[in-house]
Amino acid sequence: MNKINFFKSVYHVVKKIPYGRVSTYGSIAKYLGSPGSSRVVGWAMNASHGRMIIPAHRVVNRNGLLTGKHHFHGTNLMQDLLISEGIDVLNNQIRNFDRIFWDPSVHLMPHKIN
DNA sequence: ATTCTGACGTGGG
DNA sequence: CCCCACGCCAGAA
Repeated sequence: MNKINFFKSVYHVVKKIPYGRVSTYGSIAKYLGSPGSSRVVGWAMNASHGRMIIPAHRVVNRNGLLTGKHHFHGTNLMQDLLISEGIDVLNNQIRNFDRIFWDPSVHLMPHKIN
């Protein structure tokens, strides 16, 4: 996959994260065939700010920690969005993370990247 | 063109 | 267990 498609592919995957579930930077990067590009996934979220319809709040780090909350408008906007979807969040940490974790490599077919 | 900096994750020491 | 280095890609200076 070339670089132009990477951001696009990230958005493609993030848009498929179901309501009430969350995924991680690393699992998305891995799914896209670039296991080391987790940072770039975060960068893509940052770039999606505002104009795009991307559920960026459903992407957290591999420990279920809301590392990206600082990039949302309200101090607790990211957390509030997650809570409004029925997710338990305490102190920027998602509880029962393994239960609501949504892995694209498992729930999405690995073909057709774009 | 070059350098630096991230919403990360892994591996080595 | 803690700390450090590095890969990854885009965008700003």
